[in-house]
Amino acid sequence: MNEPIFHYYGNKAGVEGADQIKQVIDDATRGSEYYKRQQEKRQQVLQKVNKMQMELENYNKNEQKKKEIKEIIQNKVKEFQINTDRIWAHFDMDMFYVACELLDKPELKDKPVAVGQSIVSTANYVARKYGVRSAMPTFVAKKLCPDIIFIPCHFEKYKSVSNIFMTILKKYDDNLESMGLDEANLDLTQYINNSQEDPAILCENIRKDIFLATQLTASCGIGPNKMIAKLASEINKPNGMHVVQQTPTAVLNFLEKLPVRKIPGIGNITEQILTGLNFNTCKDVRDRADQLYIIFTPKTFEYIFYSCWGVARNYHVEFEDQHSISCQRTFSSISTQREFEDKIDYIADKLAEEMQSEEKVGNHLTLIIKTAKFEIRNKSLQLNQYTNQAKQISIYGKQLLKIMQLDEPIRLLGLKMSSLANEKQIQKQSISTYFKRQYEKSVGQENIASVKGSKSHQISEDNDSINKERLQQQELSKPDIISDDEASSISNQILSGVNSKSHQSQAQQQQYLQKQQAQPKSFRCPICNKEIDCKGNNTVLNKHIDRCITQQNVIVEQSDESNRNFSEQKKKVSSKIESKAQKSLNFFKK
DNA sequence: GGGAATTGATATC
DNA sequence: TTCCAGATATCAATTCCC
Repeated sequence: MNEPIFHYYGNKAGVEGADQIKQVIDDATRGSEYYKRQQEKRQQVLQKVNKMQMELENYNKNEQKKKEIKEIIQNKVKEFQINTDRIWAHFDMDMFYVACELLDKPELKDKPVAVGQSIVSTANYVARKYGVRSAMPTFVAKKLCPDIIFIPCHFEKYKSVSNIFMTILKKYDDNLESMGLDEANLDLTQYINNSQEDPAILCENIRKDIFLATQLTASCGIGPNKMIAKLASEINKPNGMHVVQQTPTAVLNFLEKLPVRKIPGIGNITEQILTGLNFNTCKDVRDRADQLYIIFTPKTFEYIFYSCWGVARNYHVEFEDQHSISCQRTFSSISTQREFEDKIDYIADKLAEEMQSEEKVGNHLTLIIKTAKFEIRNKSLQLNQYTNQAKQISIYGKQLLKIMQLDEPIRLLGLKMSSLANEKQIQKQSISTYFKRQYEKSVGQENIASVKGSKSHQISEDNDSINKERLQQQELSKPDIISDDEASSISNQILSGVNSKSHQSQAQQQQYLQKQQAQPKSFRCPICNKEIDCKGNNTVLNKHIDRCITQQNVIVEQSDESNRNFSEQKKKVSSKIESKAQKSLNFFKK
C-alpha cells in the first residue's frame, strides 16, 4: 500500500531529488480522505490491468486470432501515411501566470513563487526545483518548500498579456487555435509558402517579438501537425525551441522513445494502464499494436495507435458552440438538508448570472456533488422549457437533490446547464409562437403547437412518483412569473424561454407568417394587454413588445419578495474573465 | 435490438 | 492554522424506451 498514487515526473524541468519529493508528498497526504479515495481508485485501476492482462494471455495463446489481428494492424499501417506537407508551430508561454505576476513584482524573481489559492495553478522554476507543480494542493507545496510565496490569481492581468501574445501570433495564422490563455497552435504553411522563410528562423523571430512586447518568454515547437508541434514545444522548455523536420522518418524518430504519457489525451489513469501492460514508449505501442487492439475500445485504440505513429490532425476545425455552462463550489463539509438547499440557491444564482451574461438558456440540468469522501455523483433532468432564471434553476436543482437521496456529508456542489440555446433566438421563437396562436384564435383554429405538448416534456401521465413530483414542482415553479392570464403566461415564456422542440416547423412558421401578412390586423400585446394597430408592420409590433418585455422583467422581479434577493445579487459584478480563462478547446478532436 | 438518455470516468488548462 | 479547484469536453458503460 506504500505505492505512490501519482507517478512523479523527475524529468520535469526544474525538479530535483524525485525520491525525497515523493516521500514528502506521501507523508503530507497519508491518512486523509482524499488519499484513501485515491488508493481505492488505484486498486480499481490495478484490477482493470489484471483483467486486461488475462485477456492478453488468452489472446497470445490463440494463434489464429493473433494472425487475424496482426493482419488488421498491418493493413492499418499500410493505409495511413504520415502527412508532412504542412508546417505547424505551437507556442507556449513559460510559467504564464507566475510570469505575469513577476512583471509587477520583479524582486520575487529568484524566490519560489506560485499562483493559486487552495491549489497551485502555476509555479516558477525556483519553486519547481522543490517539487512544487501545477494542480498540487497548496499545503503540500508549503511542506515541500516552506518559503514559497503564494499570489492569488489575477485573470484580468493574464488576459491582457494573452491578448498581446495572440495578436502577435495572428499575423502568421489568423485562424490560430488557442488553448487557454498561454498556448496557441498555428498552421504556418501558407505564410511560409508565401514568404519562403525558414520556419525555425521565423519562429525564433516570433519568440523575440513576444518577448519585446510582453517581457515574457515563450517556448515553441515546430512539426508537421498539431500534436507533433505541441510535443516539440516541451522539449526545450523554458525559453527554447525544438524543430521536428518535415519527414516521416524525423517524426517516427522523435516519437520513438517518447513516454506514452506525453501524448495529449493520455493522462494519469491511461498511463497507469499502459505502463501496467508494459507499453512505456510510443515504440512499444507501435510494436505491439495488436495487443492494444485487443484490450481497448475501437476509439481509444485508434487514438493511441495513430498518435504513436505521429498521425494527428493537420488542419483547423471550425469553432463549435459551447455545450454547457456550469458552476461548482467546494466548501467545508455540510450535511443537513437546509445547508444543501442553501448551497443550491447560491450556485443556481451564480449559474443564472453566468448564463444571462452569456445570453444563453438551457433545458438540461445536472446536479453534481462530491461527498466528504471525495466520491463524485451526479443526476440530471430534462427540463420542459429553456431557462436561465435562478429561481427556476434552484427549484429543479432541489428536485434533483431529492432524487439523489443524499445521506452523507458533501464538500462540493455544482449545477451544470446543457442543451444550450441562444436566449434571443428562443425569445424570438416564443414571440412567433404567441402570434401564431393569436392568429389561429382569430381564425378559429386549434393551436398547432403548445409549450406543454413538447416532445422533450418528459413528465408524462404515468405513475412514476418521481415524474409526479417533478410535475408538481414545475407547477409550483410557475406562479412566480405566470398568472392565469394568458398575457402573463406568454410573457413568462418570453422571459424564461420556451422549449424549441415544441415549436412548429420552419415551414409552418413560414406559412403562418404569410397568412399573417395577407390578413393584417391589430393585436393585443401579450404583456401590457393594449391593442396595437400594427398595420401589417411587424417591426412596430416587435418594438412595442421589446419595450414591454424589458418593463415586465422589472415588474415581475419587483413584485416577488423572494425574487428581490435574486435581483439584488444579480447586480453584483461577476468575474467573467476567470471562467473564460478556463475554457479550453479539445485539442486533438478530429 | 437499437437508439437516446443518463451516469461515470478521464483529460486538459 | 487550515489540509486536494473549477470549467468544460469526450468517451464508455449502463439504463430506458420504442
